[in-house]
Parts: sequence; C-alpha cells; structure tokens
Amino acid sequence: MSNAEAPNVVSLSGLKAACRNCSLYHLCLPLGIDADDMEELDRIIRRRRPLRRGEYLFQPGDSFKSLYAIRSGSVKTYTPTEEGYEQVTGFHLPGELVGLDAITRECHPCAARALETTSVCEIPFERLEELGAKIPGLQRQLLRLMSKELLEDEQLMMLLGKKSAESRLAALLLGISERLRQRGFSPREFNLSMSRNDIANYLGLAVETVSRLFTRFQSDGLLTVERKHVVLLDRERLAILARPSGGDTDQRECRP
Amino acid sequence: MSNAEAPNVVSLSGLKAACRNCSLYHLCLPLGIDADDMEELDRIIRRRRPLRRGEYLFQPGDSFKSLYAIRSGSVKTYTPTEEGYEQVTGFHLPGELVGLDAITRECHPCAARALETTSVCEIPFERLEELGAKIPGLQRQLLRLMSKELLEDEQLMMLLGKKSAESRLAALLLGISERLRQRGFSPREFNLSMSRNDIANYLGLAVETVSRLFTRFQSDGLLTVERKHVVLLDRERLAILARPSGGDTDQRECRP
DNA sequence: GGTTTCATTTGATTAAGATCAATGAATTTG
DNA sequence: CAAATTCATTGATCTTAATCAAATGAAACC
Repeated sequence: MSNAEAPNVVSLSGLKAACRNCSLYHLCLPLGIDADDMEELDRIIRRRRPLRRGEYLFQPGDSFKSLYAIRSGSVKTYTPTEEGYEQVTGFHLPGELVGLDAITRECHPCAARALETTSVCEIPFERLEELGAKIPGLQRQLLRLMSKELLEDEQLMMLLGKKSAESRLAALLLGISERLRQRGFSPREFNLSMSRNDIANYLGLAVETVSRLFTRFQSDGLLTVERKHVVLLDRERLAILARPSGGDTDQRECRP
Repeated sequence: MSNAEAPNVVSLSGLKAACRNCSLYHLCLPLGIDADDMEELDRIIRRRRPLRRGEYLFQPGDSFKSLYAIRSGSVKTYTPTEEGYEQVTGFHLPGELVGLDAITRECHPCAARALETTSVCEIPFERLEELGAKIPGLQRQLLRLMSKELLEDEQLMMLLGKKSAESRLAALLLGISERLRQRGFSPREFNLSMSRNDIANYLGLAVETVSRLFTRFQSDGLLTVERKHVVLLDRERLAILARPSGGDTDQRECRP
C-alpha cells in the first residue's frame, strides 16, 4: 500500500504543510478548515520515525497525551484480559485516528501495535484542544470523528452479536475494502496485514474456522487468497453473505 | 427505579436550575463547570413530556438536531437491518446520553425507543456547540463522554466477540448493575425494563438460551429472577463467569 | 370475565463452530 | 543454509447453543 494521490482538493499548491500528504487531511479539509488553519494544525503535529512491525504506539496504562493518525501501514489495538489473553478491538488503516478511547480516563485502555512498517503523526491532545477553541470547525470535526467511530463500533457489534462465522468474515473483508476505497486505495485487491489469529480473535472465531472460511470463499469463487494477499472477486455476493444469515430476531415493526 | 437523591455535591442550594435533579448533572459538575455555566447550560435544555413505553425518541433517518439525556426510565437503541429485522445496539439508563452516533451523518442511524415510562432532556446540539466554545470545560466534557461511550462499546465488543452465552449474560447483568450503582441506585436489585427478546438480540443469543440461563443462574444461587425483577445474590461469582471462560486466544505477551 | 395475544419457559433434536491432533508452508535465527 | 519457530491449513470428534415444537403464564382487549 503506497501513499495515495490526493484527489480533487482545493488549491494545495501554496500549502507547504506536510499534512498535505496525510490521508487525514482529506477528512479535515472538506469540513470548513481552511489552508491557514491547516497550517496551524500542521505545526502542532509531531512526526515520528516509522514503527517496525510489532512495535507499540502505546500500551495499556500509558498516560494519554496524544492521538495518532495513521499515515501509512496499519495498527491493531487490543486489550489484554486477565492472564495473558488478549482481545483485538480494532484494525486501523491509513487516515484513521487511534487513541480516542483514552480521552475519558486519561490513560490508554488498550495497546496499539504496528502490524507492518507504519508511519504515524502524533497529535498532542492538549494542543489540539487549544486549537479547537480557536477553530470552531476543528472542534466540530473532532466530535464528528468520534461519532463516526461510535457508529463503526455499533456496526461491528451488530456483526459480532448475531451473525454466522461466514457473515463475520465477509463483513470484515468488505469493511476493510470500503475503508481502503474511501482513502483512494483499491477496494478489490489488498494485503491483510494482520495474522489469521488476529482476525479470528477480532471476529470471535477460532483460527481454524477463519482458515476454512477463506478456503471455502475461494472455492466458491468469491475471492482469491494467497497468504496475506486477497482479491475480492465478487463483492456483491460477499455483501449478501455479510447480511444476517436467516431469520435473526423476529421483532417486526410495531406501533409506538 | 425512582429518582435518586443527589449524594455529596457542592452547594446546590442557590441553584434554581432544574439540571440540579438530573443525573447528568453529576457527570458535568465535577469537571470544571461551575454554577453559572450550569445555569447557562440549563437554559438551552428543553424538557419534554415523559415518553410512554414504546414511544420513539427518534427513528432511523430522522435528522439530527439534539442529544438526549435520560432523566428517568430507560431506552433501547436499535438499527433495523434489511427487511424487518432489528439489532439492538444498546440499553440506556438514567444519566446517559443518547444520540452521539448521529453527529457524523447529521441523521440518526438508529431508533431510540422507551422501554418504560421515561423522561428525557433534549439538548439542541447547535446550542451545545455554541456553548462549548464559550465554556472550555464543557467541550472537554463532551469529548470525554464520547470517549467513554467508545470504551464501553469496546468492552461490549469483547463480550460479543468471544465469550460463551453464560459469560455474555453475566457481563450484561454486571454492567447494568455497575451503571446503576454509579448513579446512586442499588447495584444488587433492579428491574430489567427490556424483554428477554431484547436481551437475546443484544447479546446475539436465542431467546430460549437467555431464558435457560436465567433459570440456571437462579438454581446455582447466583441471583433470583422473577419476571423483570432481578436480585444479584453473588456478584463475585457472576464476575468470574463473565470472564473469558477458558483459553481464549493464545497470544502471550511478546516483545516489541 | 373471558378471550385473544404476546412473552416466557421447558423439552427434544440438530447444526455450526470449537477443540484436539497433525501436517505443511513460510519466516526467522544462528 | 539448515534448524527452529511461527503461522496456516486440513481432518475428526465433541460441545454449545440454535432451532423446532409445545405448553404455560401474563397482560391487553372486547
């Protein structure tokens, strides 16, 4: 996954800010943040050396200082449960923010770990808040991003709550595909940077089940998969699979 | 569930604002919002006639204008999926905010429906944002609340993702218990305002399974249940059940 | 008050996915 | 490069919870 070219965005030419190349930029700019504000935002952002696979962005209990925007690569977040086990809570792709769940407690409830070589921008939260007071659009955008995150979590809950193993994996793949598409990557063909184990853990399935599903999906002509590399051949049919398999819950619409 | 008495809060006496009696108040006040600001906040809040069981606070697709704070009663949120089915995404108790997931899209992705007679405060979001610009503590508190919501969703995801039916129900009961406790209600004894069907739907289980589990929990001496009324007799043991039942995922801690 | 309707409980059977066990491929390490 | 280790796949069996079916209980309606 290389950096995406910026599609139609208003006059970037005068902007020397490095944010220009950040996918997050596309999320901010359309919402009333102009070039001047953008530069100001850019000034508070810290760039860091890229993380290598397996390195931590933060660990549970670390005090919350910054949000992180993924520029390239990918990250998994997970919470260790009692005695060594862990539960993967999310995979984060370029252009996404990590660390939002730490704001309440002022310390990170989960760990964030690079799944591959990953570069991130560090956004010191205090400075972001100060800036937010000056730039109303930014404040609003931050709330919006968090709201979006909530929405995505809800969708995942729906997935985990109800559906068959098949639906879960189909929905995960389509979800990743869609997120990549939104950022200008190919929605059809991509590399799964996470292990089968991570996927299984995330979806609440056994590794073996995930493996079998990939095999089945492939022989059904839905996709091809080789190791990490996936090509979605029939997204339509995958979308059908991703839906509640049959009669889920029978609460038809009733009146107030 | 009747209204809770306010526990130790700083000099309320001079405060004529109705927010004084709202559980949400306890969430706002500790975080740097003083009495004056509070009055201002109070002025933008609209009170509405109580909802009866089954009435909607909003429906999917309704345009997003306001957040709602539950004052008493309870609400379920759910998203209708294709063709009549629904997925319950949350139960909301007094003192909790509903509607945060609508900020991104400016329209509600889910429905909110009263599970019993419920009174809410309507907080027009535009006005709240304006006020947020003036009162830095408020802005911060709003982010904090959203972050908290994210955290709770993550915890639920962990629940749904992985665990046995037993763990799920135990965790739900303990979760409700804890939320009630935080608001000054009894954590030991309460009424489940939602139907078994809602519980099953929320937890991703069949109704029959939920019913059997209640029966089993009761005969194991963990709780007593009669219709809606639940008494948690052994929260310790419930907490053990709520944990990942056995070897979940075997990813031991490895080095960076 | 009695009937209809809906919610809940209980039992019997079935199916989906977990677990156990083993092998094969790929990456890392010395 | 070979050995070691991790990761992925495949097969066989077992467990859990879903599904099917029915009965009972509670509440709403006329």
